[in-house]
Amino acid sequence: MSEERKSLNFIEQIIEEDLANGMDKNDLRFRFPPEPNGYLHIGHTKAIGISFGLGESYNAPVNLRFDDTNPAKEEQEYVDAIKEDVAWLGYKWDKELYSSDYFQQLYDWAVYLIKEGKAYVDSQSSEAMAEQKGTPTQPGVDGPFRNRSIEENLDLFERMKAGEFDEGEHILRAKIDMQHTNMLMRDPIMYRILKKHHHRTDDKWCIYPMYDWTHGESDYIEQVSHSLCSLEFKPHRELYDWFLDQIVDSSKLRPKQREFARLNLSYTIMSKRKLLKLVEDGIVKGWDDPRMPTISGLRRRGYTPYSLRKFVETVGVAKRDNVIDVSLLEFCIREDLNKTAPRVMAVLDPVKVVITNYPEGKVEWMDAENNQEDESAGFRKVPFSRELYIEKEDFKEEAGNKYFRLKLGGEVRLKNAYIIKAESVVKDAEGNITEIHCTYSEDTSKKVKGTLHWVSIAHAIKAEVREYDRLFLDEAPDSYQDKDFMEFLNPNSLKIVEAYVEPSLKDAKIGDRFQFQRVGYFNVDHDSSAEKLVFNKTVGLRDTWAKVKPKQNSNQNQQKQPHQNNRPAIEQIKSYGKKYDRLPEDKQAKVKAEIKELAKNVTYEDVEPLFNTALKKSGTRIITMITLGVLLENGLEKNEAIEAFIEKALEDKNMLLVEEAQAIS
RNA sequence: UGGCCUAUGGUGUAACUGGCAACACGUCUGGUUUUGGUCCAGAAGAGUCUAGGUUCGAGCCCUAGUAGGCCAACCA
Repeated sequence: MSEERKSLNFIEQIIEEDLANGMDKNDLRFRFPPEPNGYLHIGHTKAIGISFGLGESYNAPVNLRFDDTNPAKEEQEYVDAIKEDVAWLGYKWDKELYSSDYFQQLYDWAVYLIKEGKAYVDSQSSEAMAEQKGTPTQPGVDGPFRNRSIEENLDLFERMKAGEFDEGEHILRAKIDMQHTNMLMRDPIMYRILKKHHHRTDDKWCIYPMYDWTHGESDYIEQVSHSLCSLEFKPHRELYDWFLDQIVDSSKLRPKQREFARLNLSYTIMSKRKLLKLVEDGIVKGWDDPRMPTISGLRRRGYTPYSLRKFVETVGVAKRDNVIDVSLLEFCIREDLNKTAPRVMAVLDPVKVVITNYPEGKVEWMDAENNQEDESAGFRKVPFSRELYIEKEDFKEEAGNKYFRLKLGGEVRLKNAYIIKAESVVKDAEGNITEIHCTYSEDTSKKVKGTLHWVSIAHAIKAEVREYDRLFLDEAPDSYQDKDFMEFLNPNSLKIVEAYVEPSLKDAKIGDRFQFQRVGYFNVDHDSSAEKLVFNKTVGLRDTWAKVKPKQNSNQNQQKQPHQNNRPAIEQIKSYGKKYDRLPEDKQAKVKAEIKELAKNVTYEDVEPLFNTALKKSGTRIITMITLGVLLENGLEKNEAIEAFIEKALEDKNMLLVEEAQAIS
């Protein structure tokens, strides 16, 4: 076996380093810590893939820990849904745990912190506290309760726990530093009073720990070695470490928090709050609506666990903000389904074909291959008769020779059956084609360019097909500060059609996946019943023909407008420096004109530093020269530095540079 | 007038830790094909945000700048 050295992502590198530095491989342990306040989405799939993936590759346990410290938002329904989704993805957790399991321990530690003078009870309004906290650019100030005595703090905290106070009357804060540059270190809240029913601890507690106080300590209790989360928790790391410092026993493993960039998908949103709004406003039919980027939505849509795992594996792990193109997700599901989905024929937008030389009443049962990618898939029988449906868009009365579907006088192969020739059409009063009259030939060995799918009208089953389009028309609907994501909703994200499918589909069961040949991949929705088949379109087949024909739907590929260029003029000019002298002449002229335009917004102070650009960087020197020329034209006086810069340029080997220098000398 | 993080083809990630940029998606050619799918062969596309420095040598290191992101919930 040749060992392909697979490159490690930065988290794997950290782990390898830890191992190299003496960490025992048996001490590796991870966790996935969802809050049960919503459904998991494809973004979570990345987080799941990272932690559980690490668990698989290092053979280390991974806990599923519900971070349930806020009874106001959390529900058992979400716990169940999350467990189902993680299991469906194919991951096995070591222990199912809850932060609420640790409430007592957390409380005891909090008392300890108070005794150590590291925590205190504050009794102000949240507004007053917010004011004292300062802003990212201004330090905070100490509040009036910061130096309460330990005895008083102990007494108050115990009475908070006993339920003697109302919500908002008191809170427990860590005593760190109100002037700290990291706002999270400005005496963060550890406990608040919440007289709410908790889905697991019922009414036992009326004080609940905050995320920061809970998370690291829970990791420590579970002896998680690497606590991996998304980038927005980076500033929390300092506090995570501070809380651990207060209580760790140095003989035990100390967890490490590390952060990666979360996944963003184009044309969708990933915020649980916003997804909840879509559900609540009835924009979609629930968390598992097939248009939703939730795991349950994708599952219902027909995505496979394998395709999702492959997807998050392919996008990689790094620390910069990213937007993954949906086309990659689609590639992953097509790749999987191509190998596994049985092929069938279904007509979504029918037009009738009559084969005039085929005997009325005759039926032939043709052999049809179930999956040409899978030899073991075998064959099935498909009925053929005189009257068929084909897709409307597979016929044109007249068409050029790039169109190799059916046209009058033209021949085409019917998949698994005969070759037919279109002879004439029948139209209704409005001029719509109602029937295409064809003749067939039993010689199937002929070479014809096109092959069409079809169904026999007498045998076809009616089925409801739900076709989905992206939920939003903008590539990044929640990236605008001045516009609400709801403005970008795609009004046509769902299209329901009545289709005709081949009779073998009669017994298709909920969840079954098929390729409707030449159309796409579909699965049986759970709304389906014995009386009425319902299919979801998972994804269409790659369609190179669609690219050839003129685009009629312009909003499909609307130009993404660059998010406005905020770069200063001099920076834009500089960015041309490296390539300027490599540009073809016509391009060069264009760029030069642009530089001259930009140069109007440039000051002498901007260009001066460029005068000592290295001699070999002639491109940068040229663009500097052009810019300088504009400045001089607008009244700038030549000084010694300018003279020297021009003089040196005049002696250069680069003729372009010499020319520009001559122009202004 | 803050702190932290990030910057490599259109997109996402690599580059054996300093040796002239690779892979996947997408795009475009051509071939095969009873799916305009799959598969096969090939191509275009970045000189790594800018400048300076260290070095024989920098996408990787140092300095300064620029741009973007995160941080002011009794949310997680």
